[in-house]
Order: sequence, then C-alpha cells, then structure tokens
Amino acid sequence: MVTTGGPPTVETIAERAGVSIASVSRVLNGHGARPETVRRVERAAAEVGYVPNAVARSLKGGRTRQLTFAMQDIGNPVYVAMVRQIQTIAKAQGYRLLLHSTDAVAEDELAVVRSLADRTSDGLILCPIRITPEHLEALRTAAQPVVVIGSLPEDDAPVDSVRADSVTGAELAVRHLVATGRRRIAFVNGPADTVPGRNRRRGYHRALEVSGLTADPDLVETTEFTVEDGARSVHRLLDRHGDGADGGTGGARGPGVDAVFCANDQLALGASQALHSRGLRIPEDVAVVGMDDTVLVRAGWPPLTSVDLGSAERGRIAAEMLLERIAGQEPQTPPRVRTVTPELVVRASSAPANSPSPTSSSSPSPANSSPSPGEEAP
Amino acid sequence: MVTTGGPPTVETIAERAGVSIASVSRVLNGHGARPETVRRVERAAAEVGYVPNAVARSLKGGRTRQLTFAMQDIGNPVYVAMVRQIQTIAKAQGYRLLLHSTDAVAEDELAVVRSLADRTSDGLILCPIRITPEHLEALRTAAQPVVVIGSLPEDDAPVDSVRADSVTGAELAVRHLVATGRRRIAFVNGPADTVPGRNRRRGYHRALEVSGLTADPDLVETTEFTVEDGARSVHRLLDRHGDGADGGTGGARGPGVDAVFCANDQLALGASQALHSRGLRIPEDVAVVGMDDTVLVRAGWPPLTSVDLGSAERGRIAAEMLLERIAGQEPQTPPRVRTVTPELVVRASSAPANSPSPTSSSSPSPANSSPSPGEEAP
DNA sequence: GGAGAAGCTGGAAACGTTTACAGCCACGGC
DNA sequence: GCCGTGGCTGTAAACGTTTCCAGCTTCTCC
Repeated sequence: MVTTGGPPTVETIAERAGVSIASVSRVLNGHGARPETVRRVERAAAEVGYVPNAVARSLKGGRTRQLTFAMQDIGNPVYVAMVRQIQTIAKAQGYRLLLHSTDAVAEDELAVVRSLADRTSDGLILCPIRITPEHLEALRTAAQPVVVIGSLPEDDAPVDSVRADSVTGAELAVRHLVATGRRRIAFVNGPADTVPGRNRRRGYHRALEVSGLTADPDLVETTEFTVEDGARSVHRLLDRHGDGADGGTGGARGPGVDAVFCANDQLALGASQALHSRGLRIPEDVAVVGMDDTVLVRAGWPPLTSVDLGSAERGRIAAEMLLERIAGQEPQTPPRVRTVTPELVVRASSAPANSPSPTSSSSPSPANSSPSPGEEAP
Repeated sequence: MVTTGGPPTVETIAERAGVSIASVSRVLNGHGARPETVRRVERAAAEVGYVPNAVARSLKGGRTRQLTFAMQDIGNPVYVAMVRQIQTIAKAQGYRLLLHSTDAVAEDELAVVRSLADRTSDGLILCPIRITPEHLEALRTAAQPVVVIGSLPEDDAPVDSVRADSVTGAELAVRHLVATGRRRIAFVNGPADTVPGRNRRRGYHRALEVSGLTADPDLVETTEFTVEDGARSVHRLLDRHGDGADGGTGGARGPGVDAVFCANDQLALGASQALHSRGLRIPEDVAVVGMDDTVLVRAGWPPLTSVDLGSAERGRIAAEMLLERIAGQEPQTPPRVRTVTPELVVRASSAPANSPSPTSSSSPSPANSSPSPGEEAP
C-alpha cells in the first residue's frame, strides 16, 4: 500500500529490502551498516530509481541549499557577470541559485529581504540601488545571512558587504583623459540619487580639481543607465557646446567637447553612437570612456576604454562570504566590509587625439578640426 | 517551551492566541473562523512577525512554487532575454526562478533533468544545445513537467516544446541581402553539429538556391558563437577572397565579399569589427546581418540588421506552457509544439550599397572601390 | 422545548526525511 | 557459564505545515 503510485520513498525501499526506514536512511547517507544490509538497500534503491526528496530533507535539516541573488535587472551585463560567478561558486558547494529581478522597485527589494523568513533559501546576496531606512531596518532584522553588494551607510546594518570604489574608479578615468591631453571632459552620469551616481560624480569632480580644471556644470548630463539615454545625452551636450569638430550648427559657438566620460558602458556605447552619427571620430575628435568593463566594451567600435569595477570579483567574493556565513558556527562575528580596487582598462576609444590610433584604421577622412580644441578656445 | 528560540511557528501563535494550531492555519489561509478567533490569531501573528515556513508548506502540499531554467551560459543575451520573460511570468504567478548554467556540458544538462526527481522545483524549462539519446531518455522519464526551448527529434519525447524557425530566419536574411543587391554573401556559422548550426546553414543554402546563386564553400566559415570568433572568421574570409574594396593584399585576386551573414549577433559584431579594422565600410562595402536581434544590435555601429528569432517570446511561451502543465489536472494531454515565426529587422548595416545610408553619416571617405563588386568581376 | 443543521474548533495524521534512543544479538573475557 | 561490550537494527519523534474527522456549541425551525 505504500508502494502505490507516486515516487519511491525511503519506505518503498525499506519494504523492498526488508529493513526499516532508519536503515535505509543510514545506508544512503553512508552511516555504516552490515554489508548485507548495505547491499540490499542499495540494490532496492537502484531498482526503483530512488532520489531523496530535497524538500523533506530541508525541513528536517533546516537547510535548503539554495542561495538567492537579487538585483534590479538581469539585462544589465554587470549583473550577468555577478550571476555567473555566484552560480559557479554556489554550484561548486552544492547550492542552487534563486534569481530575483526587482526591476528597481524598492518595495520589491524589501520583500526579498523579508521573505528570507520563509526559509526558502539559506542566504541572500542583495544588490540594492538605493538604501532607504526601511532597507536598513529590514537588513537588521533579516532572518538569514545577507551579503550586500554595494555601499552601506557606516556600519549601520550588521551585514557583510562588498563594495566597488567607484569614486576612485571615476577619478582614474578622468585623470587618464586629462593625462592624454583632453581638457573639455563631459560627464554623462546616471541618476543622481543613487549611490553609484553620487560616487561617480564625486570622482569626476575630484579628478578635475586635482588636475586644475574647472568644473563646467554644462558639461554634465544626468540620465538613466541605458544606451539610448547615453546617445540622447551626448546629442544634448553637443547641441549646447558645438561639435568642436566639423562645424555642426553650434561649431562656432563654444569650445566644444573633447572627451566624454560615461558612468557606465551602456551610456558609453550610446555616446559612441551619437558621436558617430554626427560625423565625429573616436578618439581623434572625442575620446570616450565607460565604466564596468563589461562585454559591451568590445561590442562597439572602437573598443571602449573602461574602468573595471570588479563586478565578477564582487560576485565571487559575495558568494564566498555568504557561504562562509552560512557555514559559520559562531553567528556573531562582526560584519565584514571588502572593497575591490578599480582598474582602468585602456583601449582605442581614448587614445591621444594626435597620435594615430593603432587599431582603428577606419575613417580615413581628412582632419576637419583641430585635433584638440583645448581649453583656451575660442 | 515551544516558544524557545528560533522563528515563530503556528504553535507559537496558537499558544499566544489560546487556540489550536489548526485554527491558526485556517485563519491564516482564510478558511473561515469566528471573528473573535480571527482577531486573536491575526494579532498574535502580527506581534511575533510570523512568516509561514515555505519548506514545510511545500512538503505538505507537494508543490515548491519554484521553476528551473537551464541553459548553457547566462552570458549569452539570448538567454538573458528568455530569463527575463520567464522570471516575469513566474513572478506574476507566485513562482520563484531557479537558474542553472550548464556550460554546455551535456552531462550537466542530464543531471538537471534527472534532478527533477528531488522535488526541488515544480518544472523545468530546458534549452539544450545538442540532443543525445540519453537526453531523450531522461526527458521521457522526467519526474516533473518539462518544456524544451529548441527542436526535438520528431515527437520522440513526450514533452512540450517551443522552437524557433531558424531555417526560415536564415533564409529571410540571405534573401534580403540578395534583394538589396548583394551577390557574394559569406556565411559565418556556429558549430555545425548543433541544431541551430545545422538549421541556419540549411536556410542559407536554400536562399542561395532560390535566388539562383551558387554556393561557394569558400564563403562559409564555421566557428564558435563568440565576438572574437566572428572577427577571426571574417579576417580569414577576407584573406582568402580579398577585400573587394580598397585593394588590400588580396584585392586584385578575387571577386571579394559584399555581404556577411552571421549566425548570431555576437558573430556579427565581431564581423563588423574585423571589417572596420580593415578599412571596409558598412554597409557601403560590405553588408552585415546578424541573428537573434539581441541588445547587441545597437551596441555596434552601424546598428545591425538582424533576424528576430523570438527569444523573449519563446521564453514567455515556455513559461506559460510549463505553468499550464503544472496546473493541469489531466496529466496526459499530448505534447504541444509551438513555433515562433522569425522576423527580419532591417537596420543600417544592410542598406543597399549604392544608396546613401540614412543614419550612418560617419566615414565620409572617398569611395575607393566600386560600391558593389558584383558577381561578374573581375 | 426539542431536534436537526450549521458553523467552529481541536486532536491527530500526514507529507518524507534524519536521528536519538533503546533493544537485540553475538562475541569475548573472566 | 555469565556478563559486559560493541555493532546493527528498529521504533518513534521531530521538522512545520495543512487537513480530515469528530465533537462541541449555537441557532433555527417546528
């Protein structure tokens, strides 16, 4: 009667092997038994194709062997890089990965943290865009270990975190542009009320300051983190400042723009396209630098200089921290904060204006503007 | 004593409210009770911040409310598009999404199908690259509903499937190229022993045949589905056939190539880059067409013409089919096969060679070759 | 006022596993 | 020959929930 429909259970095997369910469990978990018993149980299990019910196991053991990763949109290559690493680490340790796109809805992020209480997964890696007081409260009372990828207000929440240093990253990028002769460096930023947005702006200004350049608010665009917005922003910039190149409508009006620093690669790709469509050459007329060093840097032409903020590594570290936390006996070790150092990856899009760009042999059009408008014009 | 540490359970609430755990469960699931009972239970639950344990619920109910999606590599935008749709549908119906990258290891794919028996999820969406007899066997004996995204050998396995029609898709692309005046149409394909690889090749040949063009084996490259391989392949092609443009080393040797059809967008991006780096203009000298219509089409310049094989839609349909199957009472409805029709999305990269490309105003270099080498040269 | 119905309630079983505990057997040492 | 020991084994409890069933109260209707 136990052997009626439905998948085989320990009981099915116990009957078949003529032993108790306890022995079945012991044999199957390698807890030792008489050779004869082992033989019979293993044979019976193989015959019926037994697979232990993971749910029952989780209920008994209090572990689901599942991890949750929540980010705003899997469409963003940065998150893809993280997912990949997290999945790799998780799989290696026998954990499954639960994915959660929050679509940047703060309410949804909170729901994810709170839902830890339902014991669906053993821990959470959260990549929040904005941190509200509710977030902190939710994190403080989280029912399971959480690792945050991003910056938390000073040890206000007792959770581990991995952060990128995007202030330094942005600074690196802008100083690189300055070092290669650029002076009118525009900045296309993401939303100003997000942590990345704030930090990248800070880095931009810090670099300008260090370099002795004055910050021109007209050179800054604030928009969303998409390719299309990147293009639109650059069009607006050039409409305001003139092409600085072949005399677009505004060509005579201002000193132009000789570099565009974008707060991520999507924006940078959009920027490249806008520049192309106005007949401006990269990097001869305008240099472009992105951030995140995603697969997108090789998508456009020329390949984009970008700042690697260590997405993959942050994913890896977060997964490792979380698994340590889960395995940890002493639950009250203080929260750890790790920062990955950004790295500038120079590619053709930011080669100095007056040196021939080695890989970009396209656009053999005659130079139709001074290669580097400089600061002193007009 | 029950109220000792650990998260609150129905028992905690029952004690607090002075009722039985049965009443707690009934109230919490809205199964009706005396108003006074409802009030007390709800109050107690709120006070202790009770959240039902999903694992226990799954064990009792036999449903985990989890779906699994397995594909080879989340790095591929096609899969990202699918994941997005699947996650949206799943979330709307209260299901979580479990992600599984198989890294194209067939053994891993099998493991995923077999692991359905552990009751970790209620169903599987599988996106296999190659179908082996073991796959079919595993699918035939799968413990839970499976939907395959891709083509299965004639109803050999009793599972639902959603397929793209990439034969027709490839044909569309090539006929479009022919219609816009291209005659030397190269083909950069993915691995020949995969289903997509085979089908796209078939479509390519069919289109050539219909158009009365002879297939030149030297115009076909077979490689992996990556940007880098796309670039390498085009370099090989041009080394063999000459640029057909400004007299690269092989310029005088052959009729050249006036279009490259690539089996996916990654390859097409790589192709674009290779063409750029050889000083060839797109689309004036060579047209480029990709497949899948991923976000990558807007990443390069000019924007890529591509064939939308309906990745997102396939994801959506697969998720819907799976959920229907899971909810379905009668388990033995025959397997359904749905095919999404491909759609050609024309962009600048395949504009006719002799017409000015409207959006691509870059590369104002003088024409240094006949715009359309044609078939008859030299 | 009594009988029946209807609505709530609590006890207990069930989902499938792991594991604490106690019992059994055989064996060896005294 | 008896007892202690050690290795296996089976029974039963536990994980936290839902739900069947029986019993209780209360109400309605005659």
